[in-house]
Amino acid sequence: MSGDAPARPATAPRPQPSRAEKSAARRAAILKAALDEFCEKGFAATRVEDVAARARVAKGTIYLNFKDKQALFEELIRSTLGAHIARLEAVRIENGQRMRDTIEAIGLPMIEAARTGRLGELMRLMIAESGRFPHLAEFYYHEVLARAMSAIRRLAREAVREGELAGEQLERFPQIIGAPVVVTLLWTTLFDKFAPLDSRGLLQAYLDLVFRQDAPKDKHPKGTRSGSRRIESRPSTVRNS
Amino acid sequence: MSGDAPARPATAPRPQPSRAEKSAARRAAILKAALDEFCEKGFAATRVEDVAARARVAKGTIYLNFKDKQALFEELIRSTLGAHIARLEAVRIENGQRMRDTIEAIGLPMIEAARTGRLGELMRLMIAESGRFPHLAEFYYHEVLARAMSAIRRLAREAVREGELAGEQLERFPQIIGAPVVVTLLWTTLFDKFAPLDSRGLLQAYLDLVFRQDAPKDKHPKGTRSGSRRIESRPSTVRNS
Amino acid sequence: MSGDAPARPATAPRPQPSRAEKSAARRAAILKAALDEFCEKGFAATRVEDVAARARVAKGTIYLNFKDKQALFEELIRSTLGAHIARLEAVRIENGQRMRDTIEAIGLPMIEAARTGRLGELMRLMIAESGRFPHLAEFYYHEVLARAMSAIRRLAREAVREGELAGEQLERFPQIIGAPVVVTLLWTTLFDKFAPLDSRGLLQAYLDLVFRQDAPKDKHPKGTRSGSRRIESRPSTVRNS
Amino acid sequence: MSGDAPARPATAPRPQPSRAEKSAARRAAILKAALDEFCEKGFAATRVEDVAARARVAKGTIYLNFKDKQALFEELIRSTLGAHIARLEAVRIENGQRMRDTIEAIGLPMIEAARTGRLGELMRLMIAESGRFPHLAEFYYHEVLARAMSAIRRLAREAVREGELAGEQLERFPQIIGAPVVVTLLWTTLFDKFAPLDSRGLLQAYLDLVFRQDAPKDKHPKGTRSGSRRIESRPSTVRNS
DNA sequence: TATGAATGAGCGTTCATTCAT
DNA sequence: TATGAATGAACGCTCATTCAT
Repeated sequence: MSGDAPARPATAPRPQPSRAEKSAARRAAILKAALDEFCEKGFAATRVEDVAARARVAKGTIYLNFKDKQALFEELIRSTLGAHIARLEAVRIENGQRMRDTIEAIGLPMIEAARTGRLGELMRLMIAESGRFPHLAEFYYHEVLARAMSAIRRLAREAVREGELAGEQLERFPQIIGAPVVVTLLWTTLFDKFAPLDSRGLLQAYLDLVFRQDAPKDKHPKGTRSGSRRIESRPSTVRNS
Repeated sequence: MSGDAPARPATAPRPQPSRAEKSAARRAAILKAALDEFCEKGFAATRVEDVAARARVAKGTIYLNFKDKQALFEELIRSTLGAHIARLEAVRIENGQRMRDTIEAIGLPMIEAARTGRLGELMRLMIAESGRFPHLAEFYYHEVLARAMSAIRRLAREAVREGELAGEQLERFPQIIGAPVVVTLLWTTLFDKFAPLDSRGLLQAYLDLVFRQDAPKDKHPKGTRSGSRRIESRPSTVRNS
Repeated sequence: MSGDAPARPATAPRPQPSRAEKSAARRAAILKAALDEFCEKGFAATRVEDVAARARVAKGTIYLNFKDKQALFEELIRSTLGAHIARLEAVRIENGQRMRDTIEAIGLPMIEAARTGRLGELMRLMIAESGRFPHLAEFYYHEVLARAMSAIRRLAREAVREGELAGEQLERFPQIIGAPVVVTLLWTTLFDKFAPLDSRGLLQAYLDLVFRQDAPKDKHPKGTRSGSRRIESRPSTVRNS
Repeated sequence: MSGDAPARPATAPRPQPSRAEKSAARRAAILKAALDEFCEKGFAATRVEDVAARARVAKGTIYLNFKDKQALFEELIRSTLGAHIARLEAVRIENGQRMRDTIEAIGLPMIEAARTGRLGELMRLMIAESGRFPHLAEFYYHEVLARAMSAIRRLAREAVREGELAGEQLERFPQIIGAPVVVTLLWTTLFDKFAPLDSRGLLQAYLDLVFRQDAPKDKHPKGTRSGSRRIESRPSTVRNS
């Protein structure tokens, strides 16, 4: 509102955060705290007061940034999903790259995000609360799923033409590609404490099954491709900025 | 309500349900109502009063049968899962039946149960609330998943030996078998209104991919196996009592 | 709900109030408490919890009887006004009774009600809150004022014909009749502690002024009618059942 | 808003308001905004933030001028009443002027002020909030009512002596003189939308009734005095500076 | 045993007031 | 001096649970 900061020497390492910066930091802290709380307890069982305490702000401060608890929740989902979408969209597919590698390049970071971040719990949250927030499901469908499905369809068509795939199953049911990631995410979140899962291994194994060459064309001689290979070892064909 | 008790012929075999029977019926009605309500709204957002109304009993009656709301919820999950487990355990595998057919014989009814019954929503409920009820997740893991996983492992080992499967992926990651059902259940519940999914078709396509014969050994001549084939047409090899 | 009480000996002096009776008593207690609290503090400054405490019930009990604070307030106004309207409507005007006596017969009890009851404060409440509850003002206008105005008009027309009144002022502005009562009610409520007002005296004096006979017909020889005469001394011409 | 300060001739006297002037203007703006807001919503329902917005100042600025919301309210009443009192006291009564004309000369502007200004709403405010601010009622009584009552008494005594009034009613109950104005003000504020009231007509009719000559002494020949005569047409006998 | 009126702890939200800028 | 973001006490309302009938 009071506009751009008045002539500040560019060299000085900003001794104090400006008011706007502190406000933005507060907002971010609230969203972060809300993510934690909502993930742990779900929408209804989360107390706004707890979010505030976790964000180290007063209860009222939340209402300066969000209309109400529901708006906080939806904004949270939107911004967090937005970050993931941005990451996905930054994945660049090299010309001639095999579909398997593309899927791997997308799936492995997601699996990683489930362990290190909150992707798995975010998914749980969507599943849990979409009944009460139907337009979140709609938002998710249009912003994420529909796009992902059509991208997979395109890849699958190409893969069939190139001989990487034999049948049209993936073109008809692109959901099949998402299945192992979904299952991995959920397992990680819900059952890892009882039976830890080698998520990357699962994804590799799955891809080995699905992209098994029907008629080996020997472009890439690799016989029995093991699930233990790491994507990090082949970063050249995929760029995730 | 329990009203009139007219002249009852002593000979007639139980013209009225006994007190114990009526009590059991009430309890069942409460559980049924609770299933509906919890599935629709989740644990926190479900009001005990609504469960009571749906079960056509007074609010207090619920507390005669269950210690509190949480006990009702857990008992509900336990009993409903129990029913599903019982159904699964009744599936008998014929000697020499192919793994693919067995999986189909289990998966298709589950898909069906998601459409006609509450299986999909029960799954959503588990996913949604397991954060708040960790020992439900534990119960589910031990009673359902662990058993299912080891059964799948056994089947997979056999299938490898029989030549139906080429690699050990399914033995190492039996979760892969569950993935299409999970994805189907979730999609049906969350996104069917935006993009209806042919669940059976998806399952068939998925199995076609995973169980595709690498080098057709022609043990079972079956040409192009289409996803539209119905399991009902081959009930002889599987019995679900 | 559980219907009529089962055969109770008519002679027994009802040892215990029935559930319905207790419920009705509670509701009445809440309305009474609400009247007191709202009169003392106005709508906004009244705490539901204080109403509950004053009525000796729990906070939640209020919401069993009234949808929310506003409904309680409106119901309160309605029922209290209703009682006053009923009292007014029970005033019977004898044939041939003079207008002055009729007005006196209506005004004096209202003045009395302001001292012993809550009529003055109710009026204050209406004035104070009708901005926020416009349909209360509408209700009051239609249920009370419009009827009163037309009744006064009728009386005034008659009084002119009978020679009790000389001009048509009261027919054109029946509000003039209400003025002294309104002023008395307000003064009593607001300023009596600084300068006590002889309300009855004021009404009498006012009527002496307005109904002064222009051309004395000597029906009732009363020269200078003093304001100190009490209505109680002439109850025969007016019946207030 | 007070924006641009273009080339201004140095000779112009007071090119910019001094700091003290700006401060006083701010204070006045706040009081004006507070009057509007409090009149519209009452004390409790008025938000300090709304007052600030209406006065075009920041919320904090209000607290630089007034200790708290209550101080703002009381100061508002005091200053607004003060203005009205000053106006009333400026009314000069000509020697020999009839009481009726004096009352008219005071009453008509008040009625006017209710329509064009905030007098009616101010009155409603006093009535509404005097319960919570008892010393406002006291202030009002001492500063306004007591003085007005004694002035009326004096006029009435004189009028009796002069033969304009026959009885002592107005001397004993000067409130009777205020009644039509009070009733008019309230009716205008509360019920005008249902039944518009000719306030001036009412006042004239009222005075016609009260000051009707019992035995026309023909000092001032005025035949049928109509309520439609305007005070503006006889400004000579009254001066309201 | 079944009922549902009554309870009161608990939560979402508002808003008067403060204070760092 | 003026600002408005931040605070946190306060209040309306809900609903799980109890208990008199």
